[in-house]
Amino acid sequence: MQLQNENNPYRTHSAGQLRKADVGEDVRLAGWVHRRRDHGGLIFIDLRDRWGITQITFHPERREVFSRAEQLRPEWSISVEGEVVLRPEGNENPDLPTGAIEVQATGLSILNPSETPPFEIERDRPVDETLRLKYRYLDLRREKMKERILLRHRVVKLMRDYLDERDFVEIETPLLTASTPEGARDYLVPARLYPGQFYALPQSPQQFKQLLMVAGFERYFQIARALRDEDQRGDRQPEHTQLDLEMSYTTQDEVLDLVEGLYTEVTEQLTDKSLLASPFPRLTYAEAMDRFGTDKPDIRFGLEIENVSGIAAESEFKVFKGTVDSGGSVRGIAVGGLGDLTRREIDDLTAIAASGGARGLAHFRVQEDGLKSPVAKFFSGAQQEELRSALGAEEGDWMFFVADKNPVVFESLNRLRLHFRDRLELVDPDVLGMCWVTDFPLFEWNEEEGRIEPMHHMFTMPREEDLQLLDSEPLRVIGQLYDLVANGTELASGSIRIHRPDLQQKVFDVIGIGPDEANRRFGTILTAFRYGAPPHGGIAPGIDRLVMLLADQPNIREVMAFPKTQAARDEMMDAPGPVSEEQLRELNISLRRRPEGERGSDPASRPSEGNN
RNA sequence: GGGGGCGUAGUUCAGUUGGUUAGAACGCCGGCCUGUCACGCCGGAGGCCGCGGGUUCGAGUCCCGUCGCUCCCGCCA
Repeated sequence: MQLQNENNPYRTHSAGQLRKADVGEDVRLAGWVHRRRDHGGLIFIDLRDRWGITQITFHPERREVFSRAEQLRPEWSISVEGEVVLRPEGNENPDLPTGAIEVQATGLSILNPSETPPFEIERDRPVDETLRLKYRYLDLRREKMKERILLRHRVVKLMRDYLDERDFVEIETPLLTASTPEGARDYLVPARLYPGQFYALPQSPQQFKQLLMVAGFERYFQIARALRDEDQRGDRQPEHTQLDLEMSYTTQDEVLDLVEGLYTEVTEQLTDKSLLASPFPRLTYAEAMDRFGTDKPDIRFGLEIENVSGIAAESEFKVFKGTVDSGGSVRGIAVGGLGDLTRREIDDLTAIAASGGARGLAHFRVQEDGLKSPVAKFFSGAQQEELRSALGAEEGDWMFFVADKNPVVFESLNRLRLHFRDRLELVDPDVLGMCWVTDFPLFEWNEEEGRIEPMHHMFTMPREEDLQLLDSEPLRVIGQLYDLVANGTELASGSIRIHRPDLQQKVFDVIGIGPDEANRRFGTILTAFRYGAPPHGGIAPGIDRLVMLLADQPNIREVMAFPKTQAARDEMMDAPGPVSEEQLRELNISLRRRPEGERGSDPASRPSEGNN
């Protein structure tokens, strides 16, 4: 960054821009004391601003300035005036872009001293995260956090430019809107003017963006906040940001190509990472489940799942045979490079499979003279060879099989597969394995509630050829749905939408929403569809997760400026908190129980005092 | 809602089988130091061992409870 303003009282240049060519210049720099090295008769200060670090020297010849420099401590905010000079021969710092020069101070303004920070800003060491969140404004001064927030900015900037070039319009949709009780729990906001009534904060701008298509904007996007009142995870926060976009008169292929181009530019222009495959492989949901056991496959490594139900049905092994006979399946993966496994290690692998629901894990070692396994005796020599070749296993490999209902088989083998990925270090962290998963079923059966539910959301257009199945066999209907998956995590999810009211009602019928209820809950969009709503579709890439992936961060909080804790608290602002009786009265709200303290009942356990 | 992990100077951690005075590094404070860049050297301050209860002659250490943080399952697109 080339700052250049002779009239700015604090600085004429940034702390990252001075070079050899600037020697002889009189400059002013402003920023924070990053480090000080006081040699008694000579003081070095590393001055830090957003753009870099410049070494300042204070010499005792300027007595007054020097004696003030002796007071300086880390994180004081200062402005320095001085001359850019070449560093003495042999004293250059090659690790610093400004390392050829230094500024010999002739003036020093202490703009604001700093208390000793609760943790060291200039050192990249782990610090308790609660403390970092409480003092986030100091945490953000640290190099790593700053870089992540800047990367995030670059990603969003590129997205805006990319879409603007393609004639997309950025339009804001409301934060205060109506509750849509299906899906996640809403955050609610009491409406002062309507006692007993509530706004909801949006889980996504879904209906608004569809209405913008009806309104004729054709191509819309928004860097949109989405809010869900659900429990946290390492990659989930109460509010997250998505690139919400929608297009009219479009097709699935058009949406996929658009987003693929965007992610390719992001990767190539903003990171040192490379794409595993371009164009991104496209897998149907059925294919993804069949090969990887999940609709979020990590395609960077093999260990693909093979179906051996045919062989299993012919075997004498009752567990296998019985499972296939009762409609389940037997599938397995072959794993090389494991060497010998102890009884204990096999138990651990069995536990991983069990976490996916499997009741057992059949294991075989491929040896020169056949398969070695406690259950090998149930398979003839020919069957053993069939199993081996079905999985493509070679001598020394292990084969693991799960027999159960399909969802259990898939989930168990998926977990094993990911376990081996990490254990055997099968992936290069600098490769992005992006792929599309398409053709999801439109509906799924909810076992607990005993009813049909939409797999994504209820505005998804069925595949043309499946329309006639809607009445007869809805669970076989495939939707025009697509997810972008990278390295086993979902980055984006979208669909072509329904744009005709009759078809929309037909889908509502399948999930048990009659015309009256449909009208009550979705009347606006159904009415809008009656006014020549165009065919349309879109997608919503998650920005936090993308930045996590690009910045190699396992936790979403590391790529957000002001995240909440796992318990959904804002440690810095101390939210949520109680409000005054007066505020409650205005909202016509009375509490059944007053909160005892701002949080919990154990004031002594609060992280720290002194927060006003 | 359920399960796992963690909680000891400002920070990151160590702390033996329960044993008497709880340590280290960094940071902080003071002194010395004119070419350092993780400056160096000397000295010093700093602890409700998260909180409450119990066992014990004795608890940082064992037990129970509780609070907080975190990871996972449920939940969630």
